[in-house]
Parts: sequence; structure tokens; C-alpha cells
Amino acid sequence: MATQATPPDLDQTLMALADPTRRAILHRLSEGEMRVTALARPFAMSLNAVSKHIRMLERARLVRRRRAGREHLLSLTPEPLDAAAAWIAEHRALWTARLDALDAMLKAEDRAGTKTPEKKGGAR
Amino acid sequence: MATQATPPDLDQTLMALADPTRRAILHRLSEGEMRVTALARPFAMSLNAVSKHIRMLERARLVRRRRAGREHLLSLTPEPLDAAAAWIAEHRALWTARLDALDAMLKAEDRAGTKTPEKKGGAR
DNA sequence: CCAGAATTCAACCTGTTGGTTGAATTTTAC
DNA sequence: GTAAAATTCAACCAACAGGTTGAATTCTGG
Repeated sequence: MATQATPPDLDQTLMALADPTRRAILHRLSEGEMRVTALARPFAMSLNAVSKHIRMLERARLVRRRRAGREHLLSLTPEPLDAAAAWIAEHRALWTARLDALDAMLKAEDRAGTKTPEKKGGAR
Repeated sequence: MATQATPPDLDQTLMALADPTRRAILHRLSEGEMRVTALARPFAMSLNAVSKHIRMLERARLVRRRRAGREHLLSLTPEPLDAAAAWIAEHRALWTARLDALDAMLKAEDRAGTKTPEKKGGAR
């Protein structure tokens, strides 16, 4: 019964994406490399807070850091999104299909049930 | 400059998915309605812990609860996955395209630079 | 050399996750 | 009516998220 080994990378990616500030950071970074200070400017929070968000994005490997002297240039590395998108799409399809199958089965059973009320419960 | 209103629903959906136990719960639920106890059995944690995960999944509207006497029947409602999948897919495409464009631009600039090192100011 | 800029580090606070155990609640079954 | 089943509620705990402020670090430029 395969323990379905769910990758911890997916945890980190989804967790990183589950915050509007971090999504906004990624969005800004899609326009190119940017320093921490520049990146932080539009947000209504301290530089330190943004720095922490960046650290979390790095941990999820959605952002890469390149030091150039005293400034740290951040850039977007969207690869982890592939896995996340794939996981969600795949499971959405699988689950929807299963639920549809169940629904069809229930409807069929119901039709049969009204004719031969045996099996379980019958009408309610 | 549209404040890009990031929906809090997305936060909850992604947060809910960012945990292996909760993903496993959803997976089991794709096989049909199940009681809390039955759902909790395979997990190496207390019933209460699973109950809390379920509550979080309900908050994200990924799971619906139907009370039938003393038992609560949980079922999967995969709709919120649509929004999550759409958001990720859309941004992945947009961001990748932007990064590609940036890259192409940099390469072109580089080629131009090595051939005709004039542009402005001339020699250095 | 030295002031200042760009960052992080460290400590702290508050709220939430993720887990526990034990008691309450509601419903079924004898 | 009462025991037991299926759940949650309540209190607690450790860890972490998300934020703050203040001090340290590391570079740059006059």
C-alpha cells in the first residue's frame, strides 16, 4: 500500500506561495533582478520583515540571491512552480474523475434501487 | 497602479495544501464520503489532530461536512483547486515569459556590445 | 580613515499550526 | 435508562510565522 511519499519540496513551495506579500515579491521580481531595499520599498512593512519573506522564498528555491558588494541582487527562479502546478493539476483531474465516477455510480444505484429496493437502506 | 488585490481564498487554499497530512486526507476522500474516525485511522496521530486538519480543510472549502446522526460524513469539494491551479499556471507562464524576454534582451545587448562598443561615450 | 548605505543578526512579541490529553456532547443500541 | 460510540471542545505545549526595534556587519565613496 505505497505510503505515497509526498515531497517536502511541495510543502515549502505551496507554503511560500500562500502569502500575498510573498506572491507580490515574486511578481515584482519577474521584471528583473532587484536589490532588497528596492524590492521592499512598496510594502507597508519594515525592511526586516521583507528580508524574512525573501529568506523563506529562498528556502523554497523560488528566489536566488547574488551578492554584488554590499548589495544582494534577488532574482526569480520559477522552476519549483512546475512541480506545484503539476501536482495540483494532476490531483484535481484524478479527484474530479473519481468523484464523477462515484456520482454516476450512485445515480445508477438509485435508479435500480427504486425498482428493486434491496441492498442498503432503500428510500428515505 | 492596480493594487492587484490578491484573494485571501488563495491563501487558504494553498496553505491547506501545504501539508502532507492534509493532502493525504483529500486523497483518501477522493474515494468517497468517509467518517472522521475512518479517515483518521491510517494516520500516526490522534483523532483530535486529524479533526483539526479537517477543520482547516473545511475553512478552505476543500472539504464539506454532512452530519448523519452521531457521525460526520466528510466529502471532497475540489473546486478551490481550480483557482489555485489557474493562479499558478497563469503566473508561471507570465513570469517565465518575462524572464525569457529579459534574458534575450541581455544576450542581444551583450552581442551588440562586443561588436560595436560605441553606443554612448565611445571608448572606455 | 570614516561616514553612511545595504543587509543581516538577535531579541522580542503576538498569533497560529500541529500536536497532545482529558472532559463534554450527542446519538445509537441494548 | 444507561453504556458505549463518534465527535468536538478546552486547555495546554512546542514550534514557527510574521512583525517590530536595535545593534552588528560589510562594503563604498569622499
